[in-house]
Amino acid sequence: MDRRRPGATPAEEILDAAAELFTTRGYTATSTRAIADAVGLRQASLYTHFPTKAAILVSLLDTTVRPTLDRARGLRDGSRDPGEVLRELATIDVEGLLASRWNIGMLYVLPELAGEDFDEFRAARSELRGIYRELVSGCRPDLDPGDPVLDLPFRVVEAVIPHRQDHPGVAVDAARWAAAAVRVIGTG
Amino acid sequence: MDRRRPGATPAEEILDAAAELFTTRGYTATSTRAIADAVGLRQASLYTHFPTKAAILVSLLDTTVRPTLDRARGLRDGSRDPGEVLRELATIDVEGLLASRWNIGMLYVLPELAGEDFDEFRAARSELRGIYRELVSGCRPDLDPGDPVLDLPFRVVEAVIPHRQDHPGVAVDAARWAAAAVRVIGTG
DNA sequence: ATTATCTATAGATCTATAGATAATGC
DNA sequence: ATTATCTATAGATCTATAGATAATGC
Repeated sequence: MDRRRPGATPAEEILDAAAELFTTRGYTATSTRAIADAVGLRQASLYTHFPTKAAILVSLLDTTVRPTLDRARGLRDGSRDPGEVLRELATIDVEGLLASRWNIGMLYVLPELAGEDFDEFRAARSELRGIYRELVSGCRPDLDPGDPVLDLPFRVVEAVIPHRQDHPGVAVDAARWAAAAVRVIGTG
Repeated sequence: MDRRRPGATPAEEILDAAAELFTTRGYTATSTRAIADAVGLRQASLYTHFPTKAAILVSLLDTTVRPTLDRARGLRDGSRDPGEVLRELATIDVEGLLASRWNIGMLYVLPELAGEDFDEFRAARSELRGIYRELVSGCRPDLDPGDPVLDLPFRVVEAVIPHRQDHPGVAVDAARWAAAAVRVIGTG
């Protein structure tokens, strides 16, 4: 067994290979054979560890969005200054998007995620977006509930994904990026 | 011939169908058969109008990025206030991303664009990003050439793509979005 | 005995081409 | 005569399953 991938278990090796291939070539364009080759397994052997190809992507999405969502839920105590909480959430979120070896946030925008296999991920991401909106609303009570500005900090945070794509290897200061995500809402 | 798609010619009908399917399902996940079915043609008949499947996507990308890039080049006269030009470019760009029937900007982030069939598009988009950077540099001469803030207005402009994805049918004020894209760079 | 891996393959696609037929324009 | 469309198909995939074999743990 020559292990070609980081990971304590075969399942983790598969996830690492899939993360690279899905983010750089796309989901449908990556065959299960390509994943297996990258790990050093036969194509059929993937199915010992995951029931379907979609389950591999679901696992990647879940491990990426869950930690940030858990932190975001924990920040909603209401007693703190919403601007301060917003900045902290943005920093955590940017750090999460920069932490992984592969640019895992690229998975968020795969058109294939429209399928029902990925309902749970879409719901989690929508909840996270809702927490951002509430915090922005606390900073800018003058805004209508439908105002696009409510989504802007979330968008600026996630813009670190294409930024990382266009500038691979360039260090990003998460706190500065988060400051921009707060600044974008203006002062009313 | 029952035409099922808008467009003066079969090629335009094919582009309209491909735009819908590529943006909602993805490039590799959309078969040439699915495109043909949406148009009301047989699968093989697409090849009368386009030499390959990739050529359909290239055509869509080109018609989307070209008009904005041409406008951006025209704005670089140097005598005007860079903040004012930046705001104007951002407005034009946001309007362009909102104008098409389908959310065509979704095509920009398809992982399949890493392939060499799409070199020309990537170069055009990179040039547009460079024009944004120059304008931001004019507004914030204190920033280092590698500072991520230089890219932020471009990122905020393009964030209208996921926004439109998450809020289909909701009107966006291009001028207000552009104002946020300028605001995000701060005052130094 | 159980688990992970393998070989082999079913069955369903996929893109693109070959060549026939119908429609259009001189 | 030229063009657009069609039918048919080549050749190459793709995902997932069946069943054999090797490795591991009691």
